[in-house]
Amino acid sequence: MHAPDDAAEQIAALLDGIVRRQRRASREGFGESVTHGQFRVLRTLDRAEHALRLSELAAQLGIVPRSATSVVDDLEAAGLVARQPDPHDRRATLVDLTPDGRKILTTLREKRRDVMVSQLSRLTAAEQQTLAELLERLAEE
Amino acid sequence: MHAPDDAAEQIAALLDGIVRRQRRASREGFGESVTHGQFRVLRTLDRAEHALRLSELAAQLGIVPRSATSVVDDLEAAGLVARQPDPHDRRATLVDLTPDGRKILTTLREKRRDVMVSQLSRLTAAEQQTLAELLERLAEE
DNA sequence: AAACATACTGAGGTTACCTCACTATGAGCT
DNA sequence: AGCTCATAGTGAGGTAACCTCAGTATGTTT
Repeated sequence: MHAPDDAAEQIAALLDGIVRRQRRASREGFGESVTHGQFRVLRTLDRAEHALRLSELAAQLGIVPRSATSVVDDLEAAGLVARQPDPHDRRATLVDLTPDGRKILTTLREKRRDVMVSQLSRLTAAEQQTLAELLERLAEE
Repeated sequence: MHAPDDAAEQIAALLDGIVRRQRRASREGFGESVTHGQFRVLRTLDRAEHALRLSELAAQLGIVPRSATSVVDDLEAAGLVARQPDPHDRRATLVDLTPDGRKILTTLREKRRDVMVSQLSRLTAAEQQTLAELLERLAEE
């Protein structure tokens, strides 16, 4: 009856299902090394190309600062990121990747890519391109 | 350099971000009434159009039976689903929506649709259609 | 100097899952 | 009928990824 409504419901469910499966596959692929949440932190720090304040990191991840503290705790314990005081503001902490963190991120990206590829191979390169563009528009904030 | 690889990484990240935001919005929209996991159960039972064994329900949700037990416990306590013994197999339990469950599902779908619509409105109807098709192919078992 | 805002973190809670071990029941074999 | 093996659900206990609320340390404004 109402085509747009149905599309919305359907797209929501599809996105949900795809991400669910992808996450599970990633978890198996990542093994013990790093969780999905930790991966997100590594990726964000890498993209930033410089140390981030913990609160800025949290903002980019879309989580509250308190939650970032915990993930950073674990990553720091694993030696994948390092905290250092912000020289301009003694309240703040800067977080950055360590060389080990950078190294593991590369590996994880490859694993994650492998996971995606098996699903994505059902689409042609052109369709993948289209999909990426549409998703980008959706993701725009 | 390797276009398909990049597309895979990018699509993975985009999907992740979109679902993340959508989930959060849903949670706020749903309020206290029903969690996302519970919504998934209601939706699955509705789609099945008849009572499902708990193990069958779990299979359709892509979770282990033990996890389904807990969600069904909560939904049953809320009066949104009902358990009844399977007349053909005394080991099994059949789970079905109650009238209340059906009623709330309609409301939730509307709320969820509202959430999606604000994002989806960035795409034309034709683009939404394309997106739905591509996602369907991705989601195919 | 007081009042207020900001940066992080301790304590404790929730959701959505998981595994492992157990009981009850069914199915197949001899 | 009796044994073995598989299947259906659940109790107990654990994890990841979040959250809120309250507290301390520091910066900013008046």
